[in-house]
Amino acid sequence: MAPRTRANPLALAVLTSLYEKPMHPYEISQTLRERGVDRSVRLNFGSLYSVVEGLEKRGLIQGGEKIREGRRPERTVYEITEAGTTEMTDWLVDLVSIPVKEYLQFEAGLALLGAIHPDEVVGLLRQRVAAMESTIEQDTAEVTDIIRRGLPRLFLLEAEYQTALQQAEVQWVRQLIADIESGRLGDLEQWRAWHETGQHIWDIEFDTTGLPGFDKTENNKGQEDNR
Amino acid sequence: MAPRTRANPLALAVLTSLYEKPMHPYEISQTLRERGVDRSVRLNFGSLYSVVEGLEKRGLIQGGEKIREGRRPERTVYEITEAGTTEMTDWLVDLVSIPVKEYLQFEAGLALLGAIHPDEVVGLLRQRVAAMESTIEQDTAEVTDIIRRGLPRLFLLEAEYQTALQQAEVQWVRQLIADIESGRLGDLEQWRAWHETGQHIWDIEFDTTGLPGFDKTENNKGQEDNR
DNA sequence: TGACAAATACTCGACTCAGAGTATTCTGTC
DNA sequence: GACAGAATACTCTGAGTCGAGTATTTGTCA
Repeated sequence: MAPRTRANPLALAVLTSLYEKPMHPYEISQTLRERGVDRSVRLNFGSLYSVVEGLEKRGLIQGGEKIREGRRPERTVYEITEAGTTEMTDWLVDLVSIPVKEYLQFEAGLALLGAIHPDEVVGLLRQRVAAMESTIEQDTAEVTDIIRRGLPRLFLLEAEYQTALQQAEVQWVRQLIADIESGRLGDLEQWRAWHETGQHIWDIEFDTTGLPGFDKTENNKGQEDNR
Repeated sequence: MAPRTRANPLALAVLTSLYEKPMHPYEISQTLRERGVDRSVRLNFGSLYSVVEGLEKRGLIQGGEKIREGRRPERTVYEITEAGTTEMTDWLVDLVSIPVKEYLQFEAGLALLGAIHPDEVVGLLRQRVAAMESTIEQDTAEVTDIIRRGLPRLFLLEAEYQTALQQAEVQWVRQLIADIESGRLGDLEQWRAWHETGQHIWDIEFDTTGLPGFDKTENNKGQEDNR
């Protein structure tokens, strides 16, 4: 019902909104949408209201007057506290300076790729590349348009960043496709055999037990993975 | 208590495990760890048991005998059903072929960057770059080591992918640092001014209302964002 | 002026996840 | 041979998330 930890970045977005001026939750949501923050931070009502509640419980924001206009539902206007301002800055500093491990859907797909028949894979990867390329094109078109209209680049950094990552992904996948087709990935035989005979490639090939860093450490440099 | 949707990739990992042979949940978790799948898929006990329960409820797996050895807690061995096999393949196909929007922590940080004083930002970005570079180095060292020991590259694709993305991020951040320092980002004045005077850069500069695609569409090409 | 869509402002309940806690058994070592 | 600690195999609780649902008001177009 409420974030005691720094799990949900929506809470941070709320803090930054209230840092500008006191607002009621719905107004916060509108502000975030107008500014396109919802492209980078998951925003939905259920979470918003519980996040706000949680922030209040932690003393980072304060609910003031409950105003009722006409017979609309009453609105509680919140303002940020000093503790809230501190927490906002600290959190933001950490977000920017400390990389955290993210669990991406595609990563999961890659890790489990063996369960698909190898002859299907290339086609699927091609589809992905095609989809991503059209997305990238649209996004960059939109961004240049918005910049032309005068929005400072500062507010489009996340879009730039996203595009950069997507381009890198496309390149990597293209390379992977090439490697599979040229046989440079190797092991296609065993992969196929596994699907046809039921022999487990894992058992045949290799055993990772005792490989330091292969099943424990890895990639937690930085902080404990948020959430 | 159970995933009716395709929210949690752990459920897919469970399906692929059971596709090889029937197992009880704890054994699944060990298998996944051995193979390093837990680097790409969030794995913890609470989730595992509810995910398994959910898969059974959906008829994708079947719990069989409850075995009790000695006086250890009893174990239920599950096997995958035909429906489960189908779902596994479909899901995996989608994961690989359809890109989905991911909400990254750093993206959130970038979107809210304005709330930090500009003079601090470069230092923070430098820290990030340093941390990432050491992670990348360690990871690639580990991967080459593992490959030398004979693990087929097929099972390290996610690691390669991760590294590729991290390198792209590092490059992008380096560029950003350069742009800020050379003044090419622009707007540093207003940014600073905002922090010192309390004037809202948003209100001064620009208004995004009515910009098509800036607050609604964007990046949902593909499917409804999982979860 | 009536009617229908969009905006306003939340509420609610069902689901989902995390991870500490529990109870037992094996393993190594001095 | 006895004791610590790792491994086995879960269970339980409560926090957190999602998004459809609700109820009013404002805009709009014929």
